[in-house]
This record gives sequence, structure tokens and C-alpha cells, in this order.
Amino acid sequence: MQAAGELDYAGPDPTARSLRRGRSGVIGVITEDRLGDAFRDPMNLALLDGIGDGLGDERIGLLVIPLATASGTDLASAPMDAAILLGCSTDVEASVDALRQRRVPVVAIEAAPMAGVIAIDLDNRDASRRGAEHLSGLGHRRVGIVTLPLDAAHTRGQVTAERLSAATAYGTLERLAGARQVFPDAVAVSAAASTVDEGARAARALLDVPRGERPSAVIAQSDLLAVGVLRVAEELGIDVPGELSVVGFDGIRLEGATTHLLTTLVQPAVEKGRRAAEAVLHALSGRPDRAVELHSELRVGTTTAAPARS
Amino acid sequence: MQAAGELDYAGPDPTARSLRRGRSGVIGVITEDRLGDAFRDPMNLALLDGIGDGLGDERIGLLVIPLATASGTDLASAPMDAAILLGCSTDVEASVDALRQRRVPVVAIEAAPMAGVIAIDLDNRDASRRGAEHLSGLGHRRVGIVTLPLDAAHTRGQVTAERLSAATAYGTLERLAGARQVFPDAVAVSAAASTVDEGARAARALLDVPRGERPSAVIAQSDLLAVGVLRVAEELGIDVPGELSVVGFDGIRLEGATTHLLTTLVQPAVEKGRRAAEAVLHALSGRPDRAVELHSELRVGTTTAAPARS
DNA sequence: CTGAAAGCGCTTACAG
DNA sequence: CTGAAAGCGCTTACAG
Repeated sequence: MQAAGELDYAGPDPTARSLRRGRSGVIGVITEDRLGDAFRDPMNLALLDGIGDGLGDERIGLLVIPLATASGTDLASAPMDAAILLGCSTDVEASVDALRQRRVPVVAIEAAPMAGVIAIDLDNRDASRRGAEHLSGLGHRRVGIVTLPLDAAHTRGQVTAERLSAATAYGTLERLAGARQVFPDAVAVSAAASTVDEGARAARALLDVPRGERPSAVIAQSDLLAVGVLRVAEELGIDVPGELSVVGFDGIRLEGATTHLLTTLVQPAVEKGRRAAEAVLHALSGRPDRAVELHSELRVGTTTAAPARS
Repeated sequence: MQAAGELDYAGPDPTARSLRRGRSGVIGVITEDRLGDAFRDPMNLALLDGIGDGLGDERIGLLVIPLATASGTDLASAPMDAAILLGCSTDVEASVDALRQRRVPVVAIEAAPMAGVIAIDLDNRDASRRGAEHLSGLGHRRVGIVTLPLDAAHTRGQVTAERLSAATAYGTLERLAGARQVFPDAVAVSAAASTVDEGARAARALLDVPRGERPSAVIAQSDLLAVGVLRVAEELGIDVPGELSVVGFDGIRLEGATTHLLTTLVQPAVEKGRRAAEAVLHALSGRPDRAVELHSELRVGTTTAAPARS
């Protein structure tokens, strides 16, 4: 120790330790968004809380890698013991291959099913169907849908059959499919992000139309999008829930953003992160993988009611 | 290549490459908050955007390490080529020592001056003083201050001389010192985080008092805190800016959070991150360090006016 | 231009 | 119990 001090020893070097031990103590968190954007979504923050919680006292760092700037090769060249995919598209398979090749366990949160990947899933399709059935049960027949981004390009606008077949965002597609099990012909408009502004933008396309063509209810694929819908309804003088019902998804706290209590599907976001972290630790300890399926609950608030008779 | 395929070669192993090359391609981002909380502050998100931008095409991953769960030793055992300290307290010196020992360049954003650390600074004290002078110039004499957390414990409540001397959050202290250059006796209340709710909580302590004791202006150390102040003023029926002036800090977009245009000190948050990333790349290329000092601009909005005559 | 050797800085299993 | 050796998997400088 004394000698170390005198020689001004710079080590120990964690890289050499990692090489020898075969462990780096780093878990990759892979997102398709830009760095800042990934953390602008409150769902991802809740997820991070859960991951931090699930990792507990394990001295593990999270290496955040935005896929946008990284190719599969870059991914493979980052040191990590395991990887967590944060809401990635159906086309990440190529990037995942690089990790699989390196025998790095991959945990995917709400991703399309992939071989050799540990899935932490949410009942997106089923939950969305239940939300739609709630509207259907109230008597709604003409429903609009505001979707999350369809692909990494985050293009806005009406969801055509063509755009749908080119879409890659798995969660978005699952939620849309669930809603359309109940309302097969519902017009859908995609937003460029899960934000209030984007929700408002999409809502204008659905609501700022002649009264006869206006839907009596809107299903938004996130609570932030739903708040945007509520805001546009207010702008246009459309009473909620009298003239318009609105359903969200997520169940986040909306402190001060709206005076309504949003009807929404409450998902266990923190739990999702916790389970992902547990799955990682489980895989690193060499035990067999097990997939996890989490459930969302419909919470009926004050934004849904029977439609006005037309 | 063919042989590699046949043998099912798992490499190349990034850890071995890092050891040989002496570079891991990883930059540590060190925060004193919990994982999720660090990214709940819009200032940190802007910072991340800037860092991502400043890193540009360099294939570098960000290793996020919450100091709360990491000791100095843990910090030293994480592989990284350089480290960026995100708004850390005056008492991180011990942790920084471990990095310095390893010859890891350390860039500190708005931290207390430390030897061997590359400083990216903001004119917190001077900017706060200018905000206070704006109020003073309008005729305000009795001013309250809502501060950011004073230390890692995030204790709420009135800022006593005792608490002040034990405080460790450098940015908070600088902003407070600047305001008190103009209003030496201003009562200050600390918030537990930079959020609207926390701002409201602190504001109640300052404003929910007999009218004669109420300050005619409140200086909030962040825009989110300022929105909390505005919200409480509305609750208590205090007219802004007629009966109460409010100054914020940061200059973030407050979409829909308030109908006022907040008077605030607009800081170059994205630029701060960009400069930090540049400083890292600069240090990694072996060039001499240079400190950076960024400036904030007072933007006068609709929340400040001359006080009502008492 | 090709191919074998040295070495990055640790940790751990083993010999003394 | 102490101490020297082997080896993690690369990259690069050097010999052929």
C-alpha cells in the first residue's frame, strides 16, 4: 500500500479486471431515440426507476446506447454483460444478432418476439381491446385513434394500410390491433412522439372537422397524447365527456395538466423495469430464462360517458 | 471469416480490445440523484441533448452512475475513459479523487472548483444577482427566495444560517449568494427537488402568511419552482404581477403550465452539455484543458412589475 | 505482404 | 500462508 502510494499507482484498472473476470459490471440500455428524448417519456423514467430498484445493491452501471447513432457493430463493440432493449422496433433483430453472437443475454421490454431474447411483455393488445370495449359498451360507434409513432421515422398523419404494413413499432401496432378488434374501421392518426403537443396535433386532424363527421370518442395510445386530445377538445368547445369521450394508456400522474380524471389503462411501469432488471440478474447467474407478462387495468375516470344522441 | 462462422466465434470481445487499446469508448455520467430522478429535471435532459450533440459521430456510450449507490471505490471500478459530473455537490471530492488517481479526465458541470477538474461553469451567482437587481429596480424591498435542494438529503424548509453552513449543493449556494447580494435579509425556503409541486410547497411557507408579512416578490431558483409559486399565488388569490412578482431561472419551455410569460434567467443548457462533451474529447486527445464559463440572460416577462404601494 | 510473438493489467489457481 | 506463473482475448509492432 505504501509502495503503491509512493509509486503513484494509477490502478487498479477496471478493464483488466473485467477481462480476467469475464464480467464488466455494465448493463447496456438500448434505445432507438436520441439520448435526451429517451428520457423525456415518463414511461421510460418509471422504467428506469424500476431497473434501478431491481438491480438493488448490485454495483452495476447502465450504459445508455442510442441505436440511432449506433450500428449493430457498434453495439457489439460496447462492453456489457447484458442488454435491455427499451421499446425497440421489430427491425432491431440485426442489432440483437450482434449481441447474441457475443453470448450477451438480451432482455427486451415490449418488443416483437425474437428467438433467444428474454421478453418482458405488457398486455398491450388485450388492454387496448378492453379500453375499446368500455367505449363500445357505453354506446360509442364512431371512434378515432391517436397512435404512438409507427416507426423510427416518427412520421405524422393518418394511418393508411400502406403505412401500417411498413410500421415497425411493435407496441404501437399491438395497441392499435386491440382497439380495432372492437372498432375495425376506426380512423387512426399517428403522432411523432408521446407528448401533449403531438397529441393535440393529431387530435386536430380527428376533431376539427364538420360536426357530423366527428367521432364521439378518441382512444389515445398514451396519457400524454390523451391530454393533448383533451386540450384540443377544449379549444374547439367540445364538451368532455358530454360530446367526446377520451381514453388514454399508461396511468401516469398528470398533476395539473388537466382537471379531468382520465379514463385510462394503468400499466405497471415501474414493475416492468424491476422485472427486466431481475431477468438480467437471473440470466447472468446462469439460470434458465423466463419470460414475464404484465397486465394493465382499466381505470374509469371522468372522461368517458355515453355518447350524445345524434 | 468462414472458419469464424463454422467455429461459432463469439468475439471480438470489447473488453480485451479495450485493455489492449487503453480506451473503452465509454464516458461516465455521474449524478447524485437516483437513476430516474436525474432525468426528471428538464435541465439535465437538455444537458444530455447537448452532450449527445457534442459527442457527434464518435461512437461513445454514456455510462450513467448514480453516486447515491456508488462509493468512490465503485466509481473507480467502472470502466470509463472520462467522466462528466452532473451538478454534483461540494463533497464529491473524495469520489473524484478515485478518478484522478486513475488518470481519468473529469469534467464537472457547475461544481465547486476542484483541482485537476475541467470546469464547465454557469454564471449562477452573477445571473441571480441581476435577477434580484431587476426586482430591486422595480422597487421591491421585501423578497422571498425558493431555493433548489441544499444538499444530497434534499431537506425542505427555511434556510437558517446553520443549514447554510452545512449545505453542499454548489449551484444552489451560488444562486442564493447572488440574490442576497441585493437582498441580504431575504427569507429563503429550500425545496426538495426542482419540481412544480416542490415549488408550491415552499411557496406556501412564504406566501400563506398575514398580508403585512408577505413578500412582494419571490425569486425561485428554477422555472419549475417558479411555476409552483405562481400556482400557489393563484390558489391564495394573490395577483401576479400586481401583488406579487416572480422570477425564475433556466428559461425552459413551460408549454401550458402557466398563462404567464415567466420573467427568468435564460441559461444555455444545451450548450452546456455540448461544451462538456467537447471538453471530454479535447482531454482525451491529450490537449491541454480549458475551462468554460457560460452566461445567462435576464428575460423580462409578465410576472414582474412594481410592487403595490403598501 | 504474411504470420508469429509480445504485452495491455489484472485475478486466480497452484506450487513452494 | 506467501509468491510466482499462467492466462483472459485482443492489437500492434516486428520478424520473416
